[in-house]
Amino acid sequence: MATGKPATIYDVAARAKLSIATVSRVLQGTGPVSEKARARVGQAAAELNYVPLRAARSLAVQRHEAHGLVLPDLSGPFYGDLLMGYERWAGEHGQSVVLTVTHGNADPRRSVRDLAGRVDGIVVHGNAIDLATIQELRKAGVPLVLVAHPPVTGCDSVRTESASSAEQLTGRLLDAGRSNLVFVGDPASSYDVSERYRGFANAHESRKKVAPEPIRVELTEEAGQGVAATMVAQKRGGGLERVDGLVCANDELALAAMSTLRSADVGVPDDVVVTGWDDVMAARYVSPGLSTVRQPMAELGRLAAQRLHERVTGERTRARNDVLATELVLRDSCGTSGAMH
Amino acid sequence: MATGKPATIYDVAARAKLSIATVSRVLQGTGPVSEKARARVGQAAAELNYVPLRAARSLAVQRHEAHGLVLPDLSGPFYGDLLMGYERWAGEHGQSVVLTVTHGNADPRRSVRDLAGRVDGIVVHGNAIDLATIQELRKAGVPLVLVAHPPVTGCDSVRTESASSAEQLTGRLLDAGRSNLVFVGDPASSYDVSERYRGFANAHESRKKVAPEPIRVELTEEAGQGVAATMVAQKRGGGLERVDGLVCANDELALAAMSTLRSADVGVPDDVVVTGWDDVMAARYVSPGLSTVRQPMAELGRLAAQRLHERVTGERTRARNDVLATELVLRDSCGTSGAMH
DNA sequence: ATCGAAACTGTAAGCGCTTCCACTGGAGGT
DNA sequence: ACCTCCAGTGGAAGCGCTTACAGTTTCGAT
Repeated sequence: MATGKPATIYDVAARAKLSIATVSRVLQGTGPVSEKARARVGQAAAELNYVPLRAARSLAVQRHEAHGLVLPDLSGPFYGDLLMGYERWAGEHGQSVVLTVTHGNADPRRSVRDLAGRVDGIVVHGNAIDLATIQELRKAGVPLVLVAHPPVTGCDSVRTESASSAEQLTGRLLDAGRSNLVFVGDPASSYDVSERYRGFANAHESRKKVAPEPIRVELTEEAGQGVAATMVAQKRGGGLERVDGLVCANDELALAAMSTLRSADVGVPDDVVVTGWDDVMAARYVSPGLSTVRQPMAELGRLAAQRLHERVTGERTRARNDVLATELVLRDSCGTSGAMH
Repeated sequence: MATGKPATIYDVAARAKLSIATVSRVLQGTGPVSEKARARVGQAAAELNYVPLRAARSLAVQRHEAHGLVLPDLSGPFYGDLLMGYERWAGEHGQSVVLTVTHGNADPRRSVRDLAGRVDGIVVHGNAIDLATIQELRKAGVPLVLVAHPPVTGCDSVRTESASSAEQLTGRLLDAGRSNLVFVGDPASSYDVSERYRGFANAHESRKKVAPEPIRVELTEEAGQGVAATMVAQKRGGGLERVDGLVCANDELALAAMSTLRSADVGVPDDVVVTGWDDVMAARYVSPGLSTVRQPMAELGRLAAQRLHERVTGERTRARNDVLATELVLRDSCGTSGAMH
């Protein structure tokens, strides 16, 4: 039981009185092997507590059987679900998942290159690294799948639908009589957010209205609180800001804004309607319930894994760009919940 | 630019008109190398878009420079934060993170063994795999760090303090006059939960009271809703159940219970106080705010990574068992928020 | 019995990298 | 001028595994 050096395939072979070739065949289930050999190897491996060294196998088979996943961040339930969907699919298909988080990473470029050396392909979330790095990986011949990123020639991409849900949501508010909506969140912060703003703008245009400029803030609770506080101050000051609705780029913004408004006695949804994006848990526990848009994150992860695998195995060579449908979740914060349509 | 086979160190050496030994030295920054060589290698590598194959390096240096992380699940913000703290530390110390999720995994044992073949050591969350598998890994000589798991001989462990915070929280409720508290959540579901119940029980004992049996349910929103619904029904039926407080094993349970109670016109905190655990985002947006206990998850992850690394490098051989302090977060749902003490 | 094929097993050549060792040539000391 | 020393470099031996290829049995068919 004393553990010196970990056992190698040679140790197993010696103990089973067979060649390493046969041991390998037994362990991988390849090639013809007698029952006797199978049994002997099994026992020897168990006795020695043998764990094959993957690096050696990777080197020999020229394959890592691993995927790289590059995410910007992991806060919120959000990326967790994505990751879970991913890991699940990968696990079921014998692929390990090597994770790299770029937010707060001193040298994301280096990290990602390093990652490229230990996996067969990489899935990159759009917010995680810049286009230059992506191109560099492409040139190095790394199979690549982009998540929530505008399509790049030669790369697959998967994302959730944004513009049309945003348009739908915004249209609904406009049609319910809200005429001074504003979009909260910086469209430049990510492709998804820019799409959401685009939908917001489209809804206005198709109704012959001019969409106001977005309020360019980060997608954080602090920002949401700040925006709401400013609104309150302007109202108090008798300013002419007659904003009657906040279409927020995510739930954090929306929740913080809503909470700030209400504690300043601004009625939600009566005075101001508020909507978010993501449908985090809090969205259904606050009152009024937060109207939001649900994205199939786990499914997105699953699909990304699958697309990458197809690329890695060469099963498919033409690039694909998938878009998953989202779901409007209407609750009381938008004032029209079940009411219309 | 046409990408045939990816470039190897031989290609770089040929292009730089140097030996692979020198190329390796340049790339790793080891050994003496002339400026000229350094420059030539740099250029050749860039031109060829060379990415070193980590498997080959791992094989040669007998080190993967990677950590395995085994988690039961990834739902909730919870494990996300843990993972983030972990990845952060690991990244800063040049270690990759290979993730394995066991919940819903067909053969966790196999997955974990496989994982063991590609990393230098593994961090396991207590709820992820059974003790037998852990022991097996130990025998195979894999450095191991346990998270939220009772100490195991020869393994390091890190966890957050549970019993005494639970005792404190419970004591507070008891001292505020609540006399029929119940603990919601199955202590058998994890070490942490068993500790929380232990604290709950201790608080009773030190006040010469008998702690009631816990309500053994899963730690889910559905269960929380179920428990609350049962309470409501019993009250309506005139049953003698005079429960005046729910000490829930996590926030999901607590939030669901609280929401269900209130929609049945049971006052929280007036009729029943409710507390949770984890301090999820929703806890501070619901009203009344949910009293809960905050755990330093990112810090826990960071520490786990560090402990594992110490083990892997041999920098430390004695096992350590760390316990991180938690923080009571008192909000209105427990009725005594800022009031006393 | 004899032969051929099928079933099994072993030998050995890599996979791409690190690193020990030996070697070279030029700088510095005598 | 000689020797020493060392910065700089290359040769070559692995690291542990897979797999083509060749060798050895074992059998059923002739």
